[in-house]
Amino acid sequence: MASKDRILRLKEETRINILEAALNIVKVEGWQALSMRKIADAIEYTAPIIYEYFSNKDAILLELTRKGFIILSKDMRAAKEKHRLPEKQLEAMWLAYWNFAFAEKELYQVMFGVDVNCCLMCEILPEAEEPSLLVNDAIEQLMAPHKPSEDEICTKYYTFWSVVHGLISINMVRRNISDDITHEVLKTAISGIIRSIKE
Amino acid sequence: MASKDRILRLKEETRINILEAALNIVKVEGWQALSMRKIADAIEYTAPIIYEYFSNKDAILLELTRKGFIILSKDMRAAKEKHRLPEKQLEAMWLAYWNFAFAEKELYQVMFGVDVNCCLMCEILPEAEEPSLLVNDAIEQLMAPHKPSEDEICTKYYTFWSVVHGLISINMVRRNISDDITHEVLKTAISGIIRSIKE
DNA sequence: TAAATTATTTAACAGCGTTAAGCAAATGTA
DNA sequence: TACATTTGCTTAACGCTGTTAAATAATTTA
Repeated sequence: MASKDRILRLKEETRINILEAALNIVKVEGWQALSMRKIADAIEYTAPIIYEYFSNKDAILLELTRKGFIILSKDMRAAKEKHRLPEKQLEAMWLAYWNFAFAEKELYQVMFGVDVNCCLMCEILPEAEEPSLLVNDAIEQLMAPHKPSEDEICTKYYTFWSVVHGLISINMVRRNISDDITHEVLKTAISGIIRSIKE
Repeated sequence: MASKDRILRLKEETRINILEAALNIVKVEGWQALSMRKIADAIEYTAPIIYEYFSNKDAILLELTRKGFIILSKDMRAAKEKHRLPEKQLEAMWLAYWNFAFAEKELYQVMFGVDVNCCLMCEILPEAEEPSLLVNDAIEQLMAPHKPSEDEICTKYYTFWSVVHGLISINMVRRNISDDITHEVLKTAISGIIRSIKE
């Protein structure tokens, strides 16, 4: 019977609908607002139906994560193929990575556990400023011979912060990287930035 | 009446107890497991009492965030004061930052929105490997003259990833940084790493 | 001692993820 | 065609969440 096929196709379709609905809710209302009942509403079913397609909510997130990696891979592959020199390839690939993160912000968030707890941080927290002040002061001293602008100092500060924070959060989410390697990365990255400031 | 003072002191004490209980739960069971009722249990009250001290759950997280920044600031200040040369100060401060992140892992997580969605990622996701393969291939080519070891390539890869991911997540959590600066940081950081690989 | 205030709890609401039971429509079998 | 079985889907429920309002217990004030 060909109806078997048609039914299978319909099933596959609602599976896709579930994923699309989920991503859509997240795009409009954020990850916090995603619920099984809302997904069900969007696909015009009731919540328990979803469990016929995904064993639980995490399985939906995992599937979206997979979807994200597929897109990211494609983008980076395309970027790579546009160049022959490895240095150009690297630059193009990381730019593609960057662009993906903001073009598919929600996917990137679930892929790498970046949680935008904005409402929390937007409150006034004067204490949050001191670390940056401390560092900026040292950077300013270091760059003094170059007579740096405010922007240049700021730039160096974010470079430092990105390296360190990036390394930390990668370490926290992916526990399988050896401590030796991460520590070496940290040290060489920091001294690298310092060197780049001095010259 | 001195009893006024005593009561005020007691009130301050339970306020602290709430924060300590919250942090304790998080340390033992993770952020996901933190609930008002659990905090109440720990301080031997019922949940609504907490609302006399904090307007809602987010306010508790905000207070822990503040606490985190105070500790971080103290650590970085101490690190800075141990050196006179700004380059040494910078290195010491960022190491202090790094140490804080892992010594007070839970505080760091709430401060910077790093969510350890471990159970999700631990699943098998073969698609998650391709981006790293693409990049590693280019790094290997670039380093070919140096005859690099597997570890050296890996190290360079994590350096790239940290810079880019760090910059992205900082941008997502703190929306107030100008695009010009972040983009410049990205470009200079990438070319800096590429340069460091080549030499 | 009685009234007023304060401290604390119980009960409830609306929402969450998830599961089990029930119903209704479609399908297979005689 | 009539009955039995399977399928698709919903309703109801459990235990949890943050949060608020009402009720009660304890304490202070008059």
